[in-house]
Amino acid sequence: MPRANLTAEAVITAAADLADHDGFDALALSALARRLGVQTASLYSHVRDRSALLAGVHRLALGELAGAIAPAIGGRSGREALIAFAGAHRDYARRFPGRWTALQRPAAESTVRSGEAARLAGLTLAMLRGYRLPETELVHATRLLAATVNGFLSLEANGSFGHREPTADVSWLRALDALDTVLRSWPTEGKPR
Amino acid sequence: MPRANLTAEAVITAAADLADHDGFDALALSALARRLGVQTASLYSHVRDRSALLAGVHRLALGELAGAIAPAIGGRSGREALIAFAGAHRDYARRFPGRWTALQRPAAESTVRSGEAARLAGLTLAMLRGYRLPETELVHATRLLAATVNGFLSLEANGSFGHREPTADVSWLRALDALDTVLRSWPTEGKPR
DNA sequence: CGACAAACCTAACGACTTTAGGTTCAGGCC
DNA sequence: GGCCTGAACCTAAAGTCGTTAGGTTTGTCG
Repeated sequence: MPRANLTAEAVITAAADLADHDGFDALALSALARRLGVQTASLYSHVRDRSALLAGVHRLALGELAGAIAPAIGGRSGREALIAFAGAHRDYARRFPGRWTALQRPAAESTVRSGEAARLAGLTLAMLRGYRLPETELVHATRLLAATVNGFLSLEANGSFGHREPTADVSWLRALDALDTVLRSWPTEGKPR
Repeated sequence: MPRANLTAEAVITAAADLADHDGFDALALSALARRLGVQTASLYSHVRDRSALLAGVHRLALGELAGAIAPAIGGRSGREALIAFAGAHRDYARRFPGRWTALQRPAAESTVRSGEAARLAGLTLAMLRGYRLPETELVHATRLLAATVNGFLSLEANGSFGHREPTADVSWLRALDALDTVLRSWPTEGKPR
């Protein structure tokens, strides 16, 4: 077996692929080493420890997700942008379930301050701008949006919606309609009666 | 050391307490056995294996959550019931973070068909009835509700909202307002323009 | 050519899950 | 009381993981 000639990036990408293929819980250093044709201990040359590997996957996914969102919402605004934004999330969660699960875990401090995180936050704000919310309400709208999209996709990913009729697809459309409605008529002051 | 005289229920409850106290990831059979003053292998008399233990905690939490929701929404309807329903979720997630995390994992087949799951589903439907949605829309509303509440609490639990100003409390109120608005004006047919 | 750093290895430890088989204890029955 | 039976608990052992320590190979650059 020739040298694998790994780098930190290659290890993290392979870890993400493994998580997608065998499930996030199967993301073990030993399994990863096997797949890379290398001894487990050798991975420590590229990654500090297991938690750093998970953080790496988290950050990788963050960047990839931002990379998928950007072209999707480009040139659109309002409802169309919202649908594209959420759709990019859903596509990503389906195509990369392991990476998606990694995203659901608490982010490391370094990840929070990473460029990838900033980019995703920027894209979210860019999308929300179309709704012309008051500046002070942007945070709340962002949180509601994140909660709804992530919540829906997490429930869908772990089978909470079963495979019952009607399809989750219809519920997804309803959820996006609801978000659009809420964002368009966001309370501007005090509590509307 | 006298006999512990454990039962399956006692083991599962202790596991839930351990998860709340030390974090869900620290929920190991060995740690549980230590806490119970028993050898690890002895736990296998009460629990099939680790995954069954997690399933047990999941189901326990499901029942407890339903038990907290029922009195909260009793006698209320509409917006008030919604706030009580969601509030019970939030209280539970904060008081029992380990149990809450267990709830976020895929449910075992047996859990899906359990009475606890049915009870929680029933309470959710009971709460939603106050909004008098068309029968065929109930599923979609349930899913949106679950997505938003679970999504918000998961993000809050893993620190995604940071400890930044403004407080998540305000965002929580906004989210509930949004849900109430959406449920009150749920599209009854076709897509409203 | 020779040094140096990065990539990789073997060996070992401790923690964990799980199985197999043996021991203790309490309650019911003759 | 003596005994049987099942539940509760134990020891022992195998196998997987994560992690550290220290040694070996390999490519590159002066």
